[in-house]
Amino acid sequence: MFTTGDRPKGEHIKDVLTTLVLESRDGSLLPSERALAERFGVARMTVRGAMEELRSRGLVRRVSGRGTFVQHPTLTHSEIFRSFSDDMRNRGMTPGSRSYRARTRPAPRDIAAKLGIEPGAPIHAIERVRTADGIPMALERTNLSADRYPRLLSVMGRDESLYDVLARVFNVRLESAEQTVSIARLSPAEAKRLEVPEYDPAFLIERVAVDNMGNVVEFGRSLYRGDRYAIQMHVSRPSEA
Amino acid sequence: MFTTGDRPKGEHIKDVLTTLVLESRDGSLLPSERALAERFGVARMTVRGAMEELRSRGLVRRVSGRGTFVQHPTLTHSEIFRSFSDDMRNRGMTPGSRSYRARTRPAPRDIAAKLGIEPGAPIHAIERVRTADGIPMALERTNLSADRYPRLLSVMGRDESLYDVLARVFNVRLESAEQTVSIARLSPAEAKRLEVPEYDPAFLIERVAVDNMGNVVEFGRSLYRGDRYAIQMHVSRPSEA
DNA sequence: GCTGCGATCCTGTCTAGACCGGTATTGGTG
DNA sequence: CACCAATACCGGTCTAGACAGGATCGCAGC
Repeated sequence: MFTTGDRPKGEHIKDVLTTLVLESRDGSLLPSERALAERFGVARMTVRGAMEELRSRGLVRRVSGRGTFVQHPTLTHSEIFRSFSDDMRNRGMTPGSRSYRARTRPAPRDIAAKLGIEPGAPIHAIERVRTADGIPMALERTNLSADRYPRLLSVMGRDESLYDVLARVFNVRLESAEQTVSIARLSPAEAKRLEVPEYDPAFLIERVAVDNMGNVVEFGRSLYRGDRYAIQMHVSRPSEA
Repeated sequence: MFTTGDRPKGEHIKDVLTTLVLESRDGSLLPSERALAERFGVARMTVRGAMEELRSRGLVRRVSGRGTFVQHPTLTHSEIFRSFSDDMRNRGMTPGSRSYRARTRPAPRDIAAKLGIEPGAPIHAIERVRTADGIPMALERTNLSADRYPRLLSVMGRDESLYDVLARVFNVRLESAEQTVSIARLSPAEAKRLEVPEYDPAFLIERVAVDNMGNVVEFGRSLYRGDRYAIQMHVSRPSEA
């Protein structure tokens, strides 16, 4: 038996099952709840909790009377929420950055409103051209409160994932995000940095990310090349009500 | 005490709590699990199940040691999954249809593959220009197996919601969908029907909808005007792993 | 007035059972 | 051999407890 650490048993089981599911063929049958409970030496309800989590993530399909089946999503669950790096790696491309520009400055009115801080309060503004396999994919612009995350700019490397730094240094756990996706035409300056013709269409993605305490962590406004990027999403259980 | 019917208690509690949450102010504190369990006369685990469901839907935020708080989403959960009609009404516009065109024909190879049927098997192909407040918003194209949904075209009115008809007549309950959103430029014919300049950018939304038995119900390929439409989404709990 | 500690309430996690209604298999009967 | 009924197994739901650990607040002691 390998280490369980002192993490909750359910978490451990969830990890093991997730690995199992990802390594199984699509549509294959998982062991029954009772069998898993016995094998892990836990109550059936504990296994159920882990299973329900997998179901809500769309990894498995449960059929009463028959069993639980592996359900490989063709597209992954709300991929766009992840960090750019994870997103690209997941698509089989190598992520990178170029033309990094970061500074701390007073918040304009609109950004202050989104972040829930006073206009004029200091914010970190980070701007990067993100690349996939060396070719520009997105122009990423993000803003965070400098009071809440002091010295962020000095601890974050230019190729590093913002979310990784927030988690590691500031112990911030993102809980949810509100995103609006619209189509914008690239200004000459933007088009040049993304290496596409002027006024080409692009995805304009505005995002407000919130941590588990309900604080607004980040307000970002990114442009993704329309010719290279597609948003993929998996949606489950529409409108129960 | 009002009717509980013979539905599962958890379901009933979920409904009551959902109503309560929607009627509460954002950020307000819900009764504790123990209090609710006592009030409903059920075990605490039953209340927990309902609460977890609300949490996974992003309706509440749970803080260990403090309680459960109402969390009103600014934007609704994966709005785009809904029917066009519901989506537009939710945005405060009046939905409509024009230039309805529906026929039954043999499935081309690509559509047959998406629907999981044999190439050449009969499919219903429905094409509508959808309007919001009388102005074209989207060119909706959808395909369904005609063997699985016989006489669909004769029972569906031209302004009716496809999902409503599927639910009412064929008892189909949609469970999930895979969507891909990319940017396309409108062909002269498409642009004309949407009343925008030729080669204007639009959202190309490809969707495969699946029912609770795992059957593919619908494969759609719709174009939404880039100048009038924005996709709004709420994403919860990113990458636990 | 302020500090610190304990009581209390909260969610998080877990247990070891129970019964229900579907689903599939199998063995016996006609 | 065909069919049907018994049976074993599945997930769905639920119970009535338990303990841990975070958050909060009041009160005793300084």
